[in-house]
Amino acid sequence: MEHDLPEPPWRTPRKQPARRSLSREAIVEAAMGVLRKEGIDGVSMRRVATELSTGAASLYAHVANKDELVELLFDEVVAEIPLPEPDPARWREQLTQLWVDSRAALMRYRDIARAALGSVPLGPNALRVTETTMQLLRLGGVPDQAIAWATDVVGLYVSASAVEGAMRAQREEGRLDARGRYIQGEDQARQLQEYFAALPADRFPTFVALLPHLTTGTDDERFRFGLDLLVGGLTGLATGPRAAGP
Amino acid sequence: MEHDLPEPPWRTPRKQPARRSLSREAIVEAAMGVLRKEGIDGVSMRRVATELSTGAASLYAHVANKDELVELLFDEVVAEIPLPEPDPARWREQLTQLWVDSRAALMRYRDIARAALGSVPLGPNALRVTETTMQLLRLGGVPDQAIAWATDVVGLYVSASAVEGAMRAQREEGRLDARGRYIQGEDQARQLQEYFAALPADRFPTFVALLPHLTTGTDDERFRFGLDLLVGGLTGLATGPRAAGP
DNA sequence: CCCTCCTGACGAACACTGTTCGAAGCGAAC
DNA sequence: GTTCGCTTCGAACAGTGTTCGTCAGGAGGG
Repeated sequence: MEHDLPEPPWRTPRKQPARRSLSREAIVEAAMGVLRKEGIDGVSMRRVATELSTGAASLYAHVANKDELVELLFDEVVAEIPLPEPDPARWREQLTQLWVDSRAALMRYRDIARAALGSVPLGPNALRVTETTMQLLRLGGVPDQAIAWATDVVGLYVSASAVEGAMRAQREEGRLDARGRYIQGEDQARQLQEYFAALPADRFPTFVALLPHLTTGTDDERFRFGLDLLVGGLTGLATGPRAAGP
Repeated sequence: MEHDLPEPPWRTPRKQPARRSLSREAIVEAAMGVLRKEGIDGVSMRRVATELSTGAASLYAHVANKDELVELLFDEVVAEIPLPEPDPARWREQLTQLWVDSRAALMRYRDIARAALGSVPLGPNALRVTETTMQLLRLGGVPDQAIAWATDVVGLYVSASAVEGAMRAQREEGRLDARGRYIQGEDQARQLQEYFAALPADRFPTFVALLPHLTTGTDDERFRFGLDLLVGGLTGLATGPRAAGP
C-alpha cells in the first residue's frame, strides 16, 4: 500500500514478504466483499481465494468448511444491526424497528438470509440481537414460552422476507445471461401481466378480482404488514408492560 | 421389468423397442421419486436421467432448465394440498387448516419449500390454493388489500417454516458423512446443550433465563403459534363475516 | 416404395463447484 | 542444528448445469 514500486530485480525476491497475512479475519473480509457484490452464489472458495491471490485449498487452514465460512459471514452481517437501549415505554416500536433494521441489514448483503433458513443463527452477534429481542418482549410482559417461540417465528419471517426481497431486487436489476442477452426485469414483469390477463376468470374469480391489489405496495410495505400482524398478536398475549426484573 | 434376460445376440438389437417413453410427465415423476427420497439437492439432471436410464442431455428436450423442472416439481407437490369447500361460518378454521396442510404437504417432500422462497409460485395448482385462500379471507370480510398482502405473507411464513422443519428432520435423521462417520442428531443436540450451558449469563441474561423454553415444543406447535398470531391479526382486520358475493 | 426433413436422444465436453491429498516451506522450540 | 508442526498450495476427484454435434427413427411428400 505504502509503496508499490517493483522490487529491484537484483534483490532476492523474498517470495512471501511478510504475507503470512492469510487469516480467518482476512478471509471473512474478502468474502464479505464478494457477498455484497455478487450474493451468496458468488461466494465460492476459489473466488474468495482469488480475491486474496491464493488458492482455494489455503482457506481450509483457517475455515473448516464453506458452511462455516457462510456462518461467519452471516454473523458479520448481523453485527450491522443497530441495537436499541430497551425502553419499557416503547417496547413495541423498538421491537418493530429492530426487526425492520434486521431485514435491512440482511438485504444489504443480497441473499445472505438464505443462510439463516434452516439453521438457527447462534453466532455471537446473532445472540446479541436475540438477547435484545427477548428483553423487549419481556418488557412488554409477553409470557416466557411465547417469547421463545416468537423470536423463532419472527426470525423466520424476517429471513424469508429478506430472501424474497433479495430475489426480487436481483430480478429487477436486469442480469445478463450466460449468452450476454439482457433479461430486463421489465420484460419479465410484462410477461407476468400477460399471464395474469389470460387467466380464466371463472376458475380463479377471487384471484382475478384482486389482481390490482397484488402488485400494489413496495416490498417494505408488505413486510411491515406481516410484521404488524405478528406484533399485534404478541401485544394481545402481553399482560401489559411491566418493569424489567430478574 | 417382466423379463430382464439378455437379448439373444443374433437378434437385431432394436435399440429403442418403443421407448419413446421419455416425456415431461415421466421426467417429473422420476424427479418426484428422487425428491421424496433425497431432497432437492438429490435432484440433479444426471440423477433424474439415470432413473430413466438415459443421459442428462436428453431431459433438455422436454424441460428448458433445472429451474423449470423444480417449478414443475413444486406445483406437483402443491397438488397434494387438500382444498376445503369454503364455509362462511368456519372461515378461520378452514384457513388455519389449509395452511397447516400446506406445510405438511411441503414437508412430505423434504426441502422442496426452498424452491418457493424467492419465486412466487404461480403454477396451476399453486393458483388453486391461492384462490381458495383468498376466498376464505373474503368470506371473513378481510379488506381486499389486506387479502393480497396476507396471502403473500403467510405463504412466506409457511414456506420458511417448512424449510426449517425439513432441515431439522434431516439433521435428526442421522446422516452419514463422506467418511462414513455417523453424525447422529443426538450428538449435535448435546453439543448445543454444552454451548448453551457455557454462555455467560451476565451478557445474555434473558436468553439464558429462557433456555428451558427454547427447546420446548415440537416444530408443529411452534408453527401453530406463529400461524395463530397471523390469523388472529387478520381476524382483527376483518369487518366480520359476510356472505360470498361479487 | 423411396427419399427427404425434422425432432428427440445422447455421448462428450466445458466451465464450474467443494474438498482432499501430498509435497513443500517456514517458524519456533528443544 | 535439527526436528516438529502449522501454512501454503498445485493437482486431482467427484460432482454440478448446460451446450454442441452427431445420429437414428418416424412422418410426410413425391
